[in-house]
Amino acid sequence: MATMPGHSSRKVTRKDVARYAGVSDAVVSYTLNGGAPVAPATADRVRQAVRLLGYTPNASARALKLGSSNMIGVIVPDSTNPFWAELCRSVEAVARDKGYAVLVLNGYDSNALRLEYLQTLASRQVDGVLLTGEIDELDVDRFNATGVPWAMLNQPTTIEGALGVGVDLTAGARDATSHLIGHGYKRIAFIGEVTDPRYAGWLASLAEAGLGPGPVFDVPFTRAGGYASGQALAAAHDAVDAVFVSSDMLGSAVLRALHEAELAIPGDIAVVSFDGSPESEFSWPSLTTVRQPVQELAAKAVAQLLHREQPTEDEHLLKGTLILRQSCGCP
Amino acid sequence: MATMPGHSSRKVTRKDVARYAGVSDAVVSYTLNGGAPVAPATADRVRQAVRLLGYTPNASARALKLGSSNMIGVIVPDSTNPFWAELCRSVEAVARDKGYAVLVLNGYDSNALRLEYLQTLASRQVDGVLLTGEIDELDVDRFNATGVPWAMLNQPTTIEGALGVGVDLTAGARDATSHLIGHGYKRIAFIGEVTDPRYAGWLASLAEAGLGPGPVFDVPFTRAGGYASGQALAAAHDAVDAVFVSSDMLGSAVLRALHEAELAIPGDIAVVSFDGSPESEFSWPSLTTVRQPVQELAAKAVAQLLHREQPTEDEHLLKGTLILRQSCGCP
DNA sequence: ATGAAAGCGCTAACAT
DNA sequence: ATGTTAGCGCTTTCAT
Repeated sequence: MATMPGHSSRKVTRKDVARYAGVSDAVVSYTLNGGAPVAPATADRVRQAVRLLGYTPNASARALKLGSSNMIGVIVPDSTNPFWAELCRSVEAVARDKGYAVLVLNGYDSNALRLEYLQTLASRQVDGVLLTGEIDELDVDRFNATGVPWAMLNQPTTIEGALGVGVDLTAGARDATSHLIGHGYKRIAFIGEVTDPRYAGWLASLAEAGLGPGPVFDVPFTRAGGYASGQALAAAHDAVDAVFVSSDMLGSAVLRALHEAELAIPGDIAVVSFDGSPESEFSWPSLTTVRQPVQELAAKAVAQLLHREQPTEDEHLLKGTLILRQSCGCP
Repeated sequence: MATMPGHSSRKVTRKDVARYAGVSDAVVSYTLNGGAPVAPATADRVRQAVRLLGYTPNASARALKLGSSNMIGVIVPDSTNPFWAELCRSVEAVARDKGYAVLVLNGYDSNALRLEYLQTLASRQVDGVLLTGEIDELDVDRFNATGVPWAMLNQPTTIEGALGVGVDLTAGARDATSHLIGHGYKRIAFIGEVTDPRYAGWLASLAEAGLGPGPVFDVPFTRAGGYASGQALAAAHDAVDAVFVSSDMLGSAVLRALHEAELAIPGDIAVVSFDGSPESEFSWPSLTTVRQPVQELAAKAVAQLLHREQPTEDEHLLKGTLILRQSCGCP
């Protein structure tokens, strides 16, 4: 018989189950959580009652008693960005596997919002919060003041007293740029944020090869930014034969701008980008890109967050892997 | 002074605040939640104490007492899909605005998972769950059995006893296809799932114009599916001058396959797609697409979910809007 | 192996 | 305007 949606007949509590099974409240707990030995026959009766009554434990009560909600929070700049979206989904999967639910909040790169959300999450008794973006010592203190355990999700822990994992963006960018150099390109541009570690990697690779830096297009991580930089790049294409782009999202917009300018890729300008998102595989041409180990990032961050263990040197700095596709000139 | 991350000095409770401010527990509640009049001076003292002690209300306790967690759940097939990602973010924004937090779960189109997650969410005392995908009468009963209020997030409520909003996919597909017909194309293919309402819309538009249906490529909503169908389409391009694609994600992979086959877009094959995602704006060429009113969808779904009000006829079926760009042949 | 009971932090009805 | 208190549903110590 179909009742109205959401019209529960009344909450079934553990006490109802106990009464129905003819045992005390405690035994129900023991049966369900294994806190103490229970006679098989009794346990069966309890489980029977649970099923018949449609009992669902009240997580709020449990959280209140235990001081732990079995939830974690994740604050990302924008869960719509393919990279963050994938990271969030991975965190959700890892967390759910451990019995945790995930609260995702969009922080839009605002420090104030980030702190505000951290408070909210604190009040919701989350067992920890994963944070993204740049932080300084001041932030560390502020975050700690909330009393919630936290860790950085995409940043290695360079700062004293902060946990976190991250991908070695500098090394990734260096590898990608070096690959371009291996193809024989000599005038290699950069697209991305110059404050980002990838900029340093690009620069380092060039220096290693004794090449001077190509033009730099300092743009935010948005599609519009990518498109604009792509247009600028197209305008400057006489002085450029390849480009390192700091993300796939940027990269596909760059591709669009280059096509529009009727430039051949990789013929006129070769491209490598960063992230290894699904989008990069099906762009035209497919993007050679540095794949971030999203799963591993999520798994390690969650583990660190939940177990509060300081990672060893090589545990907190993961490596990206270069995926060779067409945009760089590989066959 | 920087304490260890997550090392709270001990939980400050409402009682601490009360003692510090020299009032009773109740007055703290009154001040914070406005449950009763409080003398201005007293209120100030309380707020002072809250600040000094760094007090954060315990949401678990509140949820237990009130029977409401101020959280909602959202179950989507895949939060990584740009459309769902945007929808989730919108839901998050709308919900947060009303003081609700959002738990996002990936259901991967599995009915079993969906039900399992609904249970989990029920036990977490969420105030409602937004669901996606196809449902039948049986599902309605099963969902209702969980006792959680729920509503469909992207599906109009055709089924008795179910709430929900949705976009008129059929009308959207019809509009898009008709636009193609307006351009003079006569052999228009379909890419997507034939069980999807968009298929009916495509068919209807063709019928209206007295045109026979072009080739149909029945593929799931994945990039790989889009790419494969694009290749098949390219192989059949002599018999086709345009195509309706059921999503942008599919659409950009189709574009890639067509480019690879050295077909001109829209010259050889014109394309319209569906969703209006950011990706569609920066593809090459930019995609003419039916923009789904994501914000509105999220806002209405949340409102319905929280207020349990049956929507009026035109409130539960929203309209998409055709965005004219280059892939259809518009200048 | 099972039961009784305290108490997690909060709200609200009731008393003052 | 403010204080007292019961109880939300659960876990767990301590008895039995």
